[in-house]
Amino acid sequence: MLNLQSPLSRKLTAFVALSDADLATLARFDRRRKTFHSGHEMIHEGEVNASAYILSTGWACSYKILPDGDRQIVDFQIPGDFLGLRSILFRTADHTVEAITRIEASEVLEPDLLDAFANAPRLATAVLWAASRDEAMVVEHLVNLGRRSAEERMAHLLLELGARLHLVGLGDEAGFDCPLTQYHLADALGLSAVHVNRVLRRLREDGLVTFQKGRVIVDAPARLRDLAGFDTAYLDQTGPLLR
Amino acid sequence: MLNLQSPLSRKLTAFVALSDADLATLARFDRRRKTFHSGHEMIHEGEVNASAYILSTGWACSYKILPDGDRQIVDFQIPGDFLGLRSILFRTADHTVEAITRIEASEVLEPDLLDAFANAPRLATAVLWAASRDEAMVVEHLVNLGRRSAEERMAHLLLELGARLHLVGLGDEAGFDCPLTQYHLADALGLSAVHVNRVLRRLREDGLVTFQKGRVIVDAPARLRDLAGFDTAYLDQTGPLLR
DNA sequence: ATGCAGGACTGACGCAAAGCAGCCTGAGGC
DNA sequence: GCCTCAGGCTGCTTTGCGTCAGTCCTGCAT
Repeated sequence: MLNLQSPLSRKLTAFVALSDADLATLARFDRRRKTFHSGHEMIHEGEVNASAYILSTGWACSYKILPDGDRQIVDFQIPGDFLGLRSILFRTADHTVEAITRIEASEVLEPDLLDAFANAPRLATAVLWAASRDEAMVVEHLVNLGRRSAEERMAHLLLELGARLHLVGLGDEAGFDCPLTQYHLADALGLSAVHVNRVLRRLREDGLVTFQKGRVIVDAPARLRDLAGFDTAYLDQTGPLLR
Repeated sequence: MLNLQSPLSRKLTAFVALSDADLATLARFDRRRKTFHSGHEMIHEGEVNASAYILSTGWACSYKILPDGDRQIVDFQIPGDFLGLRSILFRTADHTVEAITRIEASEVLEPDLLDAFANAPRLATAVLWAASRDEAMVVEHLVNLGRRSAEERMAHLLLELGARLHLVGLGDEAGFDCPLTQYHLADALGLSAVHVNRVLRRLREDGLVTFQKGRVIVDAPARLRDLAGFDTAYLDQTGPLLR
């Protein structure tokens, strides 16, 4: 029986209708299950022939370290996300991926992926689409850093996380569980941890969002979206492009 | 005769060995030549069923506009670059692309691209690789905005442009022609135009780079790379992954 | 030749965010 | 019980960058 319920196949079929053969190829990805403990570096920048992973449970983050030791988090990965694709395509990883919580994931090796592309061409198109969605998110983060104030950035990040978690069935209208520390937020938003703290306080005092004890509660969704200029368009799962 | 010299096929074959049939499919992309005058918006954010383009001559930039009118330039496109891929994959464009100079480009329509993927599977893989290289650049820009000072950002941008132009045979060791205004730089680097001017002056006075009258001259390449923490890895054209 | 617009350039001033320095709390470890 | 350490939190000082408010130069249209 084909595993129609795997997070990745659910994500990919949203874009490209896949044949049973395609799905069978995909299902093979789900066989190499691995577990990582919190803090483990799943992929190191500069590593050659790294694997990619499909996240089943837990959170991760991908980042780059600058010569002076500063770190810039590029994105967070939540269940259902593909991670490390570029480290396969480029042979050597251009970023690091670290487990934030305990993680369960399926390992995808380079030959698996390349074979899949050769034998199941529609898969390549589907993965292209998934990669493009990731790029759209990175672009949104870029706009965030370039042109929004600290409060706006924070609001945007929290809304995005909420929306993404909602898409995979985690969290609800009111809020979501969030294992990130203020250091994570700072490194993602290009702020200092101290300033993150002040920003969170202001948002809380203004009755917009509350982030405390590992839980984010959106107190005033409409006002928060307004502040952040948040538009879900870039996250939308539009219908299949290829039938 | 197949057009082996088209900029796109040169770029894609660097990664994936393409068959004659693949190349013939690709060559079809080069037939719909178009010209745009400086300032023309080739793709509008929100536009549905926009085309993509392959740039032959001239410069473009892709950007997003925020509700308050601010603009964030995500990347500049130079000859050989693919632009607007996401506007095809997502049906509706998530960013705007504007011609900076007069432009000559080949139009790629949605059906062309999807047919190509269906009939020439290796092409999809090749385009995935090209899209991933673009993503790697956007990630680098993200790091730039998040964790580098104004001078470092500027140095990084100018070095990147120089390196990219060099890869397609434009410019030389000493410098390159650059049609960007200080407003373009400001919108790409998340700075004000006024501050861009100050930064350029300081870099010039420190004998690092000179950007004047449409030409960038790198006065002290080593010191400039050092300042920017510039590492060409993310631009490298590594050998074919799929043979 | 005159007016005008776009782009480069400058100085004065104010603010948002960084840096520094330190305190408080809770969870583990011994 | 005490110690340590990570993470959250706060006040004060400093600074990088934006904003405002211009000037100057060049090319173009009238």
